[in-house]
Amino acid sequence: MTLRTKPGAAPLEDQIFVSLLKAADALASEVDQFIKANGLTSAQYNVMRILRGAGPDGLPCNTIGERMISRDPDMTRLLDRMEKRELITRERQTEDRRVVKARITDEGLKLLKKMDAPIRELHKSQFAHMTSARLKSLMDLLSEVAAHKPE
Amino acid sequence: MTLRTKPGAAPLEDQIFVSLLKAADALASEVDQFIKANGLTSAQYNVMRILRGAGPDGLPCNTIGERMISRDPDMTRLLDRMEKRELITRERQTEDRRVVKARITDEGLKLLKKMDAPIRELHKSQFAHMTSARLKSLMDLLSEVAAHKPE
DNA sequence: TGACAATAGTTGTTTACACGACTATTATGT
DNA sequence: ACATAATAGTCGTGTAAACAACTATTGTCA
Repeated sequence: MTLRTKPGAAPLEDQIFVSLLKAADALASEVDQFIKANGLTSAQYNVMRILRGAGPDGLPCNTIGERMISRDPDMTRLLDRMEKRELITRERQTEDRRVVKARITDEGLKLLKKMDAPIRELHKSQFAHMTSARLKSLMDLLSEVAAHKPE
Repeated sequence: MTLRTKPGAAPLEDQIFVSLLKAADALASEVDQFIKANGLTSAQYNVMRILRGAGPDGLPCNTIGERMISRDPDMTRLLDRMEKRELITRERQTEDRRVVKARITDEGLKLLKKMDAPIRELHKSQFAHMTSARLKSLMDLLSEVAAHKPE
């Protein structure tokens, strides 16, 4: 009887799955703390960064969803809350009246800008114990993981 | 003026952060689908695996929390729902009457066992496009990431 | 040994998530 | 041109998440 792995030892794929999720959760939790301290949820912060990246033209709701880290199944009310706080504006298009485009407000931009440096510093500190070569390697492997498409 | 990175290009740490979270989300979503099809949430599934690993002695609630992939801030009601469905039992200890130990039931074990093989196959398929050497490398780097402790 | 701190869980309450059904508008195919 | 499908977003509803305040029990040390 030949075994590739010790009986009882989890297969490498399982270990990676768990480690990846735990690492993501640990890193995200730290950032969340900071984001929450600024009165945002991570989903809201994510949307604002996407809208800033999109520029003054704004983006349709579903495109925002596609670009988010973890897709929100209820974009409408996520944007509702952000609009109420004047972080974004929404406007139904005239060319295609099905589409509603969202844009970030000046107030939203200001809040984002305030958070930029601390977030960058936090990310740097999270990986400060790793060499640059190891980080490049990790980035490379994560891209390879992402190449897997479900279905 | 010397720049380490192109202006406008996100620092490597930021890219890794986003890639790690996106990868984790994509992988977890696939598994979640299967877990939900079996009537569980991923938190419930996670708790059940932890309790199976703990054996017949069970575990105190807070220890379960520590071992979870993403710590649930409301263990009591998570376990409430699982107890109601007879996936686990709970019993207050007599030595230390503050402690409530949870154990997995036979029904819970049966459900877990039914899911074992499909989950393992799913994980294998998620990483099937990567060589074993690359996977080892990834596991190694993820352990290194986890070495960072906040605060 | 008695006050105070620490630990383990529970509960109240507000808010957000998640699933699906629904409306409106535009594209398609015969 | 018209029925049908596809797309974009909204809304109703039950459930769960999140945060804090609370009870009960045990540990600490002055």
